[in-house]
Amino acid sequence: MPKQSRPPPIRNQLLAALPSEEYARLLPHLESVPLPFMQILYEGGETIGHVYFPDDGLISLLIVMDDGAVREIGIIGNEGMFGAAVVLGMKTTTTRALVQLPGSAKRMKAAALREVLKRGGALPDVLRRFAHALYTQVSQSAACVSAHAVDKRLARWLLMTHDHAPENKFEMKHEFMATMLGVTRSVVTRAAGRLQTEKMIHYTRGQVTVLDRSRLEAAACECYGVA
Amino acid sequence: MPKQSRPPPIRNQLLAALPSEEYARLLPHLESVPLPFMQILYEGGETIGHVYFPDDGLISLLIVMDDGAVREIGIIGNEGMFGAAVVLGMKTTTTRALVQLPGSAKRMKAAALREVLKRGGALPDVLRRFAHALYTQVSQSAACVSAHAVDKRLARWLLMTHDHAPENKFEMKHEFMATMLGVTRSVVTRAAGRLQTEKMIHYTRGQVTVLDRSRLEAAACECYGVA
DNA sequence: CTTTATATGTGTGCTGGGACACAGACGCGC
DNA sequence: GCGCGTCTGTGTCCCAGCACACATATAAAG
Repeated sequence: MPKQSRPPPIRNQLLAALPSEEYARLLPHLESVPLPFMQILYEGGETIGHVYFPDDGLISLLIVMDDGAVREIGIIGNEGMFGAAVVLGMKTTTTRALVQLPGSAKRMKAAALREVLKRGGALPDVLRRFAHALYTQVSQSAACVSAHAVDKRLARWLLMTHDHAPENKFEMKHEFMATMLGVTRSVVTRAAGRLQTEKMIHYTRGQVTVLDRSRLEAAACECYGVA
Repeated sequence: MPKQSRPPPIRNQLLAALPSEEYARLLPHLESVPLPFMQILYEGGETIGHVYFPDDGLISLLIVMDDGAVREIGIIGNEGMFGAAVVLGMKTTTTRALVQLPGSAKRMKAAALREVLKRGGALPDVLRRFAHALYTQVSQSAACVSAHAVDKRLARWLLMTHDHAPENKFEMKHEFMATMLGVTRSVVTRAAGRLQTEKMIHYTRGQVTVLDRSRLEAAACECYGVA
């Protein structure tokens, strides 16, 4: 007799928060997709075709300025979703969505989500609360970037990334961190050098390893933890 | 025979966007209140007792850091509401809400809003879309503050304030502008001095007058207009 | 008309981060 | 195991904004 297969655990926390019968109704609409490293899911201004519920990995939300400069305004991991704009009744995204840590996600057509939301249940509540959490995160980032020095912001950013990484080690170049923090590469090299000297992190050629989380937390600004 | 009194125009744009019978149902819940200059409607973390739909004036949303430093992350005028968090299912606000330009508003108990939202109609859509607009504004501010110099940001900020002012002249001190922009007062004095030298604005003792909007727009960063 | 509090103007030195340049250093492909 | 491309380390100069100090100017109160 074949072994009864148990359903796989639901790794996305928004989906996991749904009553099981509601999740079951959603399931036919969900499609598993990989989140390949550095993939751009959407550019700012594009119509949202699918919303994404990450199982793991990390999606970064970026604003692209007229001159091409880029700033990170928020991140989304398995605790959230990309496509909150759809929940709020919009069709397009205002930000670029970039895969910062590879992983996988369940995705769903935006149109299907709109339909399902109309039926009520727990889903609208859950997703609206997430939209608010994202708003809070972005607010805090806005204040943080003008109030805190790069050293603290880098520590915070590494912690947030680490929170979504499967191991202590993950792929991350100085150049990329510089873009995310809105500073130049040499500034990151210097700041990261200080963290490495203090043995909080270690890195070689695009591989960052978090060595001492607690000290890194002490080095980060208060904004870590608000999210 | 007494003249038939026509209903006053609805100056808040969210309320004005509602079908008239839906607005009529809302009306019993709405209470007119003044928005006195510099009043703090709510502190960050407080439970939202009332949501506010400004008729005119301007409400500034502020994040207060652990060390007491303050940063403006968004503004709300007659195009919006304070209390979007309630629309998203939350009970508290994460930001301080401060009256930056005096005016008046219609306010409504948060509990009443929750009830009315349950009934459906146009209101949930309208308010959700505003929540998204606010999110967009905050995102843009987050990117702006790290990407643009004070001169441009000051010009942008003055324009946004002017958009909600009844006249070209409004009360506004350098010290206050400095707090909103997250810089020191002397930086504002110098930046504002440049704008005054260029005859875009004029000010004396807390009274700012916008003299030349179009040149001020040219001096502002691209972020003006995104909202 | 004088006083006083508030608001603005300005000078000086300091520092974080920007811009740019170039020097290792490691990994990978041939 | 040599060469080349990609990352990282560092140096140098510069400037915006900070900290702080103090000088004025104007309104409002007496």
